[in-house]
Amino acid sequence: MMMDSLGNTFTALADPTRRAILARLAKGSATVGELAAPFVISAPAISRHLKILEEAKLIRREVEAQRRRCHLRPEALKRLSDWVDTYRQFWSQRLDSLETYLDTHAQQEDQSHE
Amino acid sequence: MMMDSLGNTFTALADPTRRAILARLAKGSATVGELAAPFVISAPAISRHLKILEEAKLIRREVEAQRRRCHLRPEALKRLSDWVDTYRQFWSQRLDSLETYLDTHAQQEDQSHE
DNA sequence: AGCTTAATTAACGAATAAGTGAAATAGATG
DNA sequence: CATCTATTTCACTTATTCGTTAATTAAGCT
Repeated sequence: MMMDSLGNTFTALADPTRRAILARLAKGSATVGELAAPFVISAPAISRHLKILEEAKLIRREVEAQRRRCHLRPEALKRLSDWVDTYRQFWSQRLDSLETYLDTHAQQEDQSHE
Repeated sequence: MMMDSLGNTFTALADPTRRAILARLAKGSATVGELAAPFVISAPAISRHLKILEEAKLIRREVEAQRRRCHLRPEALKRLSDWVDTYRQFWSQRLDSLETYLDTHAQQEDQSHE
């Protein structure tokens, strides 16, 4: 998938392990080992997840002796928020275009699971 | 990738073709043929993209004779917005935790391209 | 009925993603 | 210096994704 910046962000966030890592980092920085601990998967697997998050600029790594301390980077999330905001009108009630009206009504359709 | 609802949303949005389709639908509903027109890729390819968007509940399809009219569905985008908002503190200046302070400073690092 | 239009499904190939264990790298320590 | 610890890179496997063309389904039109 030849990807643009936003694409990289979405791809990075598509994986639940990576979102869990971000959620952990939201509580404060952590080393790779600390981040890996809660997961069953191998260290190399975590390392690749971190690389993907880093390439998406969602985290940064700081050298700390032989450890790598990871920090959440907010800019990419800000960009994501901005992108989503371009669609805000579609779920905020006060809009009254026909499209929005129809879409709102379609909510009855199938919101069974999740 | 065994996926949750949010994962499905992110996966759907990772593809630039699918984001372009959503952007088109933001301007109003369109049939599959109308959506396919601007793209070089084949009709089956578009059909699969639409299926993925539909499964992610980002669009819905309405039968209209032999056409299928597609509409943007805002709920999934709302959920996405809510998720991103849980990280809002990390880019909004008024927060003053050490983490946020450090992350903000890291912005000098590499914001060359994009 | 037979043809056209609209869209999907089927079958397949190439590229990518996510995992593994083994080896390599780099810094810390006895 | 030899070893331990932390993390990454390598080589490989398996599954998924995205595209293709050909065939199928379904509705409309003459």
